[in-house]
Amino acid sequence: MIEESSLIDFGAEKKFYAKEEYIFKQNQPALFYFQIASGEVKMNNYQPDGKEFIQAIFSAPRSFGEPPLFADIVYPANAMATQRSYIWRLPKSAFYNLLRQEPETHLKVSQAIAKRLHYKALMAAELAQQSPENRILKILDYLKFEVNHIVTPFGYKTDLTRQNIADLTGLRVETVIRTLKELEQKNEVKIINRKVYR
Amino acid sequence: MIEESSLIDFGAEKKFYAKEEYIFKQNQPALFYFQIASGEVKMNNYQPDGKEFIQAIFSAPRSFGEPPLFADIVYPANAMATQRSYIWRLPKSAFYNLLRQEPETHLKVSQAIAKRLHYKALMAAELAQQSPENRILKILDYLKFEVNHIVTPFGYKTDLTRQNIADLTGLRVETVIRTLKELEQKNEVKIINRKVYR
DNA sequence: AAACACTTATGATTACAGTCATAAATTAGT
DNA sequence: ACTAATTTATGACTGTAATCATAAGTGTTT
Repeated sequence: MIEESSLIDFGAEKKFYAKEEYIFKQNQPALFYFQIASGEVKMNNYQPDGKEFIQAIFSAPRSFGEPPLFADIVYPANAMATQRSYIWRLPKSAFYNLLRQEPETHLKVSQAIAKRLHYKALMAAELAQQSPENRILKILDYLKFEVNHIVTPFGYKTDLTRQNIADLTGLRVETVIRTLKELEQKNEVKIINRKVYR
Repeated sequence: MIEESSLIDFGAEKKFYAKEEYIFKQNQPALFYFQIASGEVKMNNYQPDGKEFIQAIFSAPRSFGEPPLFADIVYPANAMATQRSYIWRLPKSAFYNLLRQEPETHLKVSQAIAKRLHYKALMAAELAQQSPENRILKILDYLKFEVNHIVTPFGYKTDLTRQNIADLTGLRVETVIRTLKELEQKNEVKIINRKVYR
């Protein structure tokens, strides 16, 4: 996450995206550094059968889509605003200038990518194994501890829908609904009028 | 990947690891930057049921295990030498000095992490969906195109065993064996005396 | 207030990867 | 050269998540 003052100094513009509007699409090369000023962004893929896979959901002040700025690769997923959002957009060349002139900022960017990679590695291990219970708990725990920094039991109320959880874990809605009920039986989550607490 | 001259300048040592020797273990904090001089390293997790999941397999001159050097996180997986290997080991503080004094090297490191994240995102989308065929082809194509830069049809002969593929994709050996045969029927791979070509 | 869309829910059935058992072929170790 | 270990292979059976069908509850829009 880069300071707004730096973003402004190097010529970033704050651009508005309507709900459901694409910020970039899979397989495109990167032209900008993006950082959320307000709103929410999801990165996703669509499988051959049309099923959605959500890579991640980001909110302010997080950046996203950096990898193709560094390496000669294309976006591995789409990015779409899930709500009306304002997003800082800094052209690639200006981004490079910024990194060169502000080594500490470069470190922060590296840090952000490192965290993302860490999350992906954790999730990959969970996705590879079969158990729906573990997949779902991993996502909830990640959001609880790593993103929201909550430690009290059942202190985290998720705003993900069952369908969201399904799309994040690669499961089906029905399976998520059923597994959440089993997890409630096992006292791993609480469900209070349809809201999931972890 | 950092130049050996830089590594030496900043006090790295080239350490020997025997086959099967651990370089670091899951949940440990990072103390060193690692870069393979020779040999091969795999990063893996063990599931609750003892099943192995291979996060990645690296060979010279690649670096690995950088994320916890940048962010306040622990290793998400174990790293183990799969063969007798020599590995450059640079203490964290020296690594930071190097990044500060050689911005171009910092960029290269960012690039390496970016590529890894890209691969993880691609694989996550495949792992989340069910089809064994796609999981296997994704791994093979990644190794063919991204790692070995081969473009000719069936020009890539993998040295992964069926078990390796199973551990990389989260499938079972039997499923990999059967799926590979189906893929051969569909002319997606060739199998010439047990070796898989893609 | 009505209409519509979305989310949660449940039951029945199916498909398919996992599991288990066993063995042949190949490679590595002494 | 012989033994042991690993890798590849196949068949039979099982378990479980996906699929399909249907509906109730909740929220949003006009």
